Amino acid sequence: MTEAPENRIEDAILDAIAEQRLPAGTKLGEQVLSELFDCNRANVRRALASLAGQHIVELRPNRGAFVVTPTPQEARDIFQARRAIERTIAREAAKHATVEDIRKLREIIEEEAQARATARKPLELRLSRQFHIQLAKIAGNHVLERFLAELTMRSTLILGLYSSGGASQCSEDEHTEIVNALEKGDAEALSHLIDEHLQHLEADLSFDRPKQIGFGLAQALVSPSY
Amino acid sequence: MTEAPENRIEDAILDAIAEQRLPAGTKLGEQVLSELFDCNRANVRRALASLAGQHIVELRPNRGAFVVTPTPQEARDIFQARRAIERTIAREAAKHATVEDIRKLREIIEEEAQARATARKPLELRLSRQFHIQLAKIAGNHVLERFLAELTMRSTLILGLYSSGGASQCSEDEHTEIVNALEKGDAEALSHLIDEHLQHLEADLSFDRPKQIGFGLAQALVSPSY
DNA sequence: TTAAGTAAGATTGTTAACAAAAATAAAGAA
DNA sequence: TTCTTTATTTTTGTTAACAATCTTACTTAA
Repeated sequence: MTEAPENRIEDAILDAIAEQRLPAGTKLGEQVLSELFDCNRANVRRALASLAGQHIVELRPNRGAFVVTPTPQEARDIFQARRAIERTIAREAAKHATVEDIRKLREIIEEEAQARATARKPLELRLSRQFHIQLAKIAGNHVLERFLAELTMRSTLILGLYSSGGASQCSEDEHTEIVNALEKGDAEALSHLIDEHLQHLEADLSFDRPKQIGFGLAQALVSPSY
Repeated sequence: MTEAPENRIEDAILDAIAEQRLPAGTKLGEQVLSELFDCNRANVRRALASLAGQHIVELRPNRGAFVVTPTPQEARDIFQARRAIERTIAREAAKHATVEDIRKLREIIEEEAQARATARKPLELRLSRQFHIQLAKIAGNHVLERFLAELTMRSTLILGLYSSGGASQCSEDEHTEIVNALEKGDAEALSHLIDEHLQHLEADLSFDRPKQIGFGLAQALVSPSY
């Protein structure tokens, strides 16, 4: 069975945001999307309504749908929410992690390192996000996993707007420390490491000058940059 | 300016769920809703898609939209998520609470007591939920507030399905204790009280025999029970 | 040159008709 | 009766045409 068109659209938009092919503020025109995904406007509108319900997309009446552009205040709220959620994810992951889970996390870190070494920033970002999502899957709480999926998606948009670029190597090293703590099963240390990791990510932001603000093309939706 | 029809529909459905007029599993037929809110089906579908994005409604292809029925596992995930989120809300609320905030919370508790005294369970439930939402507003984090709004909504459905009925008086007393700790500005005590309060709520559930499962009428949407 | 106003084009919003699928009711066989 | 099959009805899904709104380009006047 092939996937429903509105889900294909939704997933494609989410994937594109996760890899920074779709920057904050990009207009998501109905006709463009319906042609791109070969379906009618009704399905496009359904996908956009669902994304609006998840605060990934903003619907402006009579104007259309746009990728959200988080404000500095929203960025603070999002990182505070991530710390609340990921501390609990950390403690739960420590309870449930298997050797296979650990192996998979290290694999993601390895790919991250390679992406960074070859200067493939979008891939690196997707993998960094994947690392956090994977921890949530290990924790086994579907609700927290979904919340984190949304928050990391919006974090990617925030990084695109406000990142001052520094924290990349740092982030990777911290991921390694996190897996080590997980392997030891030290829930409290793990929780603390994750919390600090997120504080470091947030500290890397600078709200002086927003960088890329949405340009028009949704072509990025179908052509990955690597 | 009058509100857009899809928002009217969405809010009406959420209100009805918050007061247990719409139980888990209720079918939300498109024609019924479009007649009830005097709008076309397109608006109904948009509202339902948005609610589906918030996991309040489940869309089954070719079947229609239904109020979600949380499983016992989902109930556990939801309460764990609430504890993660509301602990942080508690600490933030302790930082920002004004005397006016305290007054308003006590007002809600008072109304709760009256609703309980006069055996108006749906109103009592709505107010109990309102208490937690109000704390989130005081904390001032819009993201956490929205997550909590969703979680308390689903908690109401869970109580409808699995509540063993006992925790009502207990819950009210704990709300009082919580406001007292907030007034003192004791963030850690407050966080701990909230955590215990949620554990008590969860402990009141019994997963033996689900009670009300969705019957058909969406008439409940427009006629409050008090 | 700049600004305001106007007209043309493009995009979103609304509506209705039709197609497809599922639920229901009815009829027949074991 | 009970189960299956078939026909009917209801509901969801799709499509296209039209209306309303916004955007853009152009013209005109200060």
